[in-house]
Amino acid sequence: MDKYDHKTIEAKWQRKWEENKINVVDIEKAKKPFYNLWMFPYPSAEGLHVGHAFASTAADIYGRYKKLCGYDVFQPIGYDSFGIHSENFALKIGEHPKIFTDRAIKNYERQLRAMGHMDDWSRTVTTSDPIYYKWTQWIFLQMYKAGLAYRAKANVNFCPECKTVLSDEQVIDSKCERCSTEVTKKELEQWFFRITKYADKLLKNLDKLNWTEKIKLTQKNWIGRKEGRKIRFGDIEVFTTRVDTIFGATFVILSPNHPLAGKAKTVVNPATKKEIPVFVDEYVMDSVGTGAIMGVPAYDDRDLAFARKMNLPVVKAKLTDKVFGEKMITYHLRDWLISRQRYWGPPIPMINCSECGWQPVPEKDLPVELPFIEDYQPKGAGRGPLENYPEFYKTKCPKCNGPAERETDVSDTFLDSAWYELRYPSTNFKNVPFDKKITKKWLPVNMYTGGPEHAVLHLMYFRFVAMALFDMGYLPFAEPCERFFAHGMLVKNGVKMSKSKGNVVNPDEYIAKFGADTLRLYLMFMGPVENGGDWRDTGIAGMRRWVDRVWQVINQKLENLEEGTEGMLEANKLVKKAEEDVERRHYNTTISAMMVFINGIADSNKKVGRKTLEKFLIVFSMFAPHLVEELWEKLRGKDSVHSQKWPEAGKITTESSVVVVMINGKMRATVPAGNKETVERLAKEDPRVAKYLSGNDIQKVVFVSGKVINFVL
RNA sequence: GCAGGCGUGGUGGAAUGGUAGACACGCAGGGCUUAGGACCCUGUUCCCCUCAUACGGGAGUGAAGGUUCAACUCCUUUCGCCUGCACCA
Repeated sequence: MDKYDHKTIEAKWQRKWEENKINVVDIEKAKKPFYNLWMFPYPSAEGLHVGHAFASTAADIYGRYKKLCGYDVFQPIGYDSFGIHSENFALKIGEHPKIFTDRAIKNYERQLRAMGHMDDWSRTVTTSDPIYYKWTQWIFLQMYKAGLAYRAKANVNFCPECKTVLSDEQVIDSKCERCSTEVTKKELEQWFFRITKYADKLLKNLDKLNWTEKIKLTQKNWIGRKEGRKIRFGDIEVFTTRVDTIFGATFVILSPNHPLAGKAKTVVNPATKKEIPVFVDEYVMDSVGTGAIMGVPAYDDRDLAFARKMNLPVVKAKLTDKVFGEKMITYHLRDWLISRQRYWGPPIPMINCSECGWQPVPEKDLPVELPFIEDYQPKGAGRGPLENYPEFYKTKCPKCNGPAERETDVSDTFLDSAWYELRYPSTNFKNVPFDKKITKKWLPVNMYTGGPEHAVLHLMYFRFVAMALFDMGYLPFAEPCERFFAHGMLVKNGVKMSKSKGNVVNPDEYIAKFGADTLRLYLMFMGPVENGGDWRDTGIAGMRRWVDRVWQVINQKLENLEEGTEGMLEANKLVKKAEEDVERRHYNTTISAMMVFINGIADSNKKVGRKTLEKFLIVFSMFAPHLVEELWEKLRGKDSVHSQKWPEAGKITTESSVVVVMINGKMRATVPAGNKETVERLAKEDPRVAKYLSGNDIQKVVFVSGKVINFVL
């Protein structure tokens, strides 16, 4: 028998699947649509790394399972190719972002295809393509028309390295999400999306979403809804969630930005009617509540610290249930700043006219194409590189036809990805971003897989955009995704992979050496998908040994296929186990069950029937699609394993054939299963049990059929 | 500080109230081989008993309590680690 040659077999089937279009779904005619989405990657210089392989394989196995269960699974793929992520790579290597991105995409496609996923390559989406970003700009215009996009001067986050402003969500521990540079504040006029209008809805809808709980919690914390009261202390309104402590309020503190900061000296506490001093201190934040608090040193540690510092009285007053002021709700969530002073993004489709002010670009003029320019370096002076290209920005006012200037900022890359799930099923439509009928049929996304790092970035924005489009009447649903599964992070030898550490693992060499099927199995065997995993080279070599063994064993069985019953029970157990595991993505235990099956039939004397082999191969096909297709061809000659029906688990005797005998809860022996009387008699006869029973009174006998008998002495 | 999660062999992990450590990795011993690799077999939580093996016994899931016939699993306290948010009033 041939040795397992992954190179030939994987190339052969990838070619055949492409020719036979087995992964292309008929979007129009599909009867049981299932939209299985994986967060599309941004093309980087390094190419795909094993973290991508891990996440996409996890999603792919789920998609394959749904397909076997009879769904028309649509599993698209694309590139988040606009934005700082890709542009920074281009800048680093000194290549024009357009040229670099095109090249990187080709590399990504090669790598993704090599994984053997059931991706539908006929409907890719590339966010930097004018065909796509025409509609990103269209979405901006709809937001503007709906009053959800506005321009305002604000003290915003600015990254000195990326030379652009950033949204709150893109600042992690006061550092830039992309380059980890300390972010500064700048007073600038920028475009914002009014996401705060949806704060309550974003929060409330979380309850009905079947999403990884951790993600929902992170979103909840980020929205940060807080209910309290706004209370007048003279001219100053303070915000508090602890009205009951008002009798202990011995001073008022304003944030340094408060309009009355430095002006008001004293105010009257409305509860005690006493005159109390007003201070200004940085520990009171502008952005929370009213920017003013009542200082209650007896009940608040920070107020106490301030009181001690300033020698202010600490009054332990009794708590009150009397009501003061009026109800006020505050949020942590801020409006989404979407301007970027960069080159590599969709130009914001707005025109500034000295006569008419800001005017939206008429929809018929979309897209506002991003010109190919030579000087694409970010400038850092508050405007993007396009400001040096009058041939781009000089235009006419759509309202008065007078001379006017285009916005030279581009939009945030998170706007590109905030609606891409809507585009995939409608890529063939030229005149609309997404077709109404198709959208109704295929969306919301049935299963979405991605990283938890997007909890308050992409995953918040794409919910917001869908909600807004729903309210505008463009979508029949407000939530874009029914189920979201957050995978864990893949590390290497216990250390996070990063470019700076130089320990990023590229899947190419492993696919070349061991094959994609082995890589898939190895990645999924590391543990539950949500936990991530630790990449070790020795581990993948071990998995390849098992794959070779499966190849040997199954081929041997195929050569003399007989109607034996060996392995039937294990195959049935495997089918049942897989059904439970796949939903939770505990693929590791399914692989373990497959190993048990193979160990059980490995002996060349064991006769395994066709049905048993088929069950095993169908389960195995989700994990090793190429290898199994090859074996399936040998077994059945014609059809593809990937178009089979998920097998019935058949009859499984859930009750074990032995019963555990316990004395006072400690396991002492096992006896053959049976009814209570038989088991009890057999147990008492067993010398290992009898020696404990002699000379002791049995106070109680607990019998659980097929499982355990416990003698309490 | 607030919220959430996790803690099991040398390692990844399994077991969701009923035989703890499935399945692997690694390691050790043996077989095969000119040799190495590959492959196959055996062993591998700790301690005691034993010349040794078999058999047998005890302890054991971060720690301490509790509930239960029975606890890795449920409850309480505590320690350690991780994640999110945060001078959030």
